[in-house]
Amino acid sequence: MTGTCEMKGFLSFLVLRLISKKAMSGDDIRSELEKRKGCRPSAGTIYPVLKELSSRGLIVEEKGGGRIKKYTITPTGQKELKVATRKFVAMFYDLKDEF
Amino acid sequence: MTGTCEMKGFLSFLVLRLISKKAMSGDDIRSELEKRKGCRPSAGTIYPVLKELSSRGLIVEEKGGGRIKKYTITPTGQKELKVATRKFVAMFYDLKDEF
DNA sequence: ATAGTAGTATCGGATAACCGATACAAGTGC
DNA sequence: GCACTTGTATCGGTTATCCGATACTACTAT
Repeated sequence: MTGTCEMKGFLSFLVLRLISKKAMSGDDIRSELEKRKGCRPSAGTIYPVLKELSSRGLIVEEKGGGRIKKYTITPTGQKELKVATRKFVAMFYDLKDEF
Repeated sequence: MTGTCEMKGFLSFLVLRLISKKAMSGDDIRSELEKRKGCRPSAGTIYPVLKELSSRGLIVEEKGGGRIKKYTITPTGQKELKVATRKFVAMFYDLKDEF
């Protein structure tokens, strides 16, 4: 997710994971994150992330009639997610007992 | 760890976890992170984190003779870590199968 | 058609994460 | 003593994160 030695990019990672489970809109993601974190991320936080993931070809808009865009993960996204997840687990593996 | 709706602060969280396991020096932490991430975080990354954790009373220097400072977690740090870990798990609970 | 609403999108600015370079402190070996 | 090494620390600058405010789009209902 990061490229260099950085801890940044966790939000992108999390969003990609959510989308990988099922197609979601920007607002769906905000709601899910609200459930998990207890506070609702701003629109100005989420849409740029979606845009970036999109520009990297990891997700695509699923044009489904209405004005609500649903995003789905691409094969490239799947691969990236796998790598990122592996890295994530390597980093935090000592947390496994906490789950 | 964060306070607001932010994803930032994962490095601090991780460092605090490492120290909670056993007393470590700045360089120990860099080495451990290198093992986990595959690249070595800069000194300019780690020491400011240590300083900040210290200033918040979550860790303390263990003055042990030599020039190598070891840090240990404080009771306050323990409590903070517990809270932060709970938040972390709530956020990423769907990753439990990946561990 | 007009008003209202829900979801999407962007922009500007503040914060903090992170690195590279540099400097400092305290041992070790010759 | 003097070079060398190892670990600690700071400073400056770049980049990313994140938010609040604002605007846009398109569907809905009256």
